[in-house]
Amino acid sequence: MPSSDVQLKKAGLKVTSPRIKILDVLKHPNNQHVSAEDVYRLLMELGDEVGLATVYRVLNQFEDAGIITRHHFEGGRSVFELTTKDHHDHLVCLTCGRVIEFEDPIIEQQQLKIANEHNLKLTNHSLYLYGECKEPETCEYNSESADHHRVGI
Amino acid sequence: MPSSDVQLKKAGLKVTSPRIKILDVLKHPNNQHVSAEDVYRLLMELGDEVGLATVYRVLNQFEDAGIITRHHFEGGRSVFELTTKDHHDHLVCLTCGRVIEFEDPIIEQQQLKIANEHNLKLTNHSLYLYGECKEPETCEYNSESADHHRVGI
DNA sequence: TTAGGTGCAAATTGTTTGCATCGCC
DNA sequence: GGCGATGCAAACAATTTGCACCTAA
Repeated sequence: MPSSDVQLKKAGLKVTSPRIKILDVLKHPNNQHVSAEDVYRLLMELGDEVGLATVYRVLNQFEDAGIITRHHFEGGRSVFELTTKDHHDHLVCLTCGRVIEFEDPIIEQQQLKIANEHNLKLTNHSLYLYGECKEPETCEYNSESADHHRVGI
Repeated sequence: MPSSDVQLKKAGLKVTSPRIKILDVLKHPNNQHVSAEDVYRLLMELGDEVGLATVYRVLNQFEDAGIITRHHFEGGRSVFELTTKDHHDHLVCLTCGRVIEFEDPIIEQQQLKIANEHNLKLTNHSLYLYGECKEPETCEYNSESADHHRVGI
């Protein structure tokens, strides 16, 4: 992963303290699917004073630059994650809020086929699977660390 | 399709004038993917005075009763359609806003398989494909009737 | 008659914007 | 020094809610 400085410059964005802080928050493994409010809250907890408006602005800029990807899970607000090389979709546990990423070539292939059949060029897509843990023991609901992965639903 | 009266009673909802009007709007073939504001606007155009708050309330009740299904296309607001017996997904043309419904058993099957592999019971899912018309001629962008199918994106 | 439904206006929530100030290059 | 970035507060858009009034059962 390139340093945040380099990444920002490459995106044509001036290297500023709020941008570095926000990017570093997004890079933390515990913060893979966070909303703008989440980012703001996490910064506050770190003692970093960044305006909420700046968080929204920077997230939009990062999205435009392709650094992060926006998702619309159920529940209205936008959720962001670092853009990965390979496309993946999401499985969300409605019990514990855990988000699992997966890739499925067969589904991807069918999507292209369907778009083709309707004479459309596929530009992007969103696939979210919502489920419940079959075995409560394996559910992160009671886990300490679960909070950090949770999506507000 | 049962009469709106019967449908409402079956859902445990008192049969009132706003509810009948809203349900009838939703049943019109031109209004398959409409937002709350769309429903409100369509009612105004028909000369039926129904409060916007009531439209939102009734749409939520219909969703709870399973009469309609809510979708979150890109762009924030919720879009509703009558619940159909068979599940289907959506292909949205970003050029003309047209919404195409499709069913794909292979994709459905893969989804179950994936949820299973992660030990989750699949409760529901959402799949939206976004594309652009390959041939402008077949695109409804310039079509008169297109308005009625359009989704605000 | 009465529990539930409606309309209006005000409150919420998530997000964007105007503007004066501030900080990289 | 200048132009872009930031913070704050105000503006917005979509949706929900409190409350007095109305209406179907």
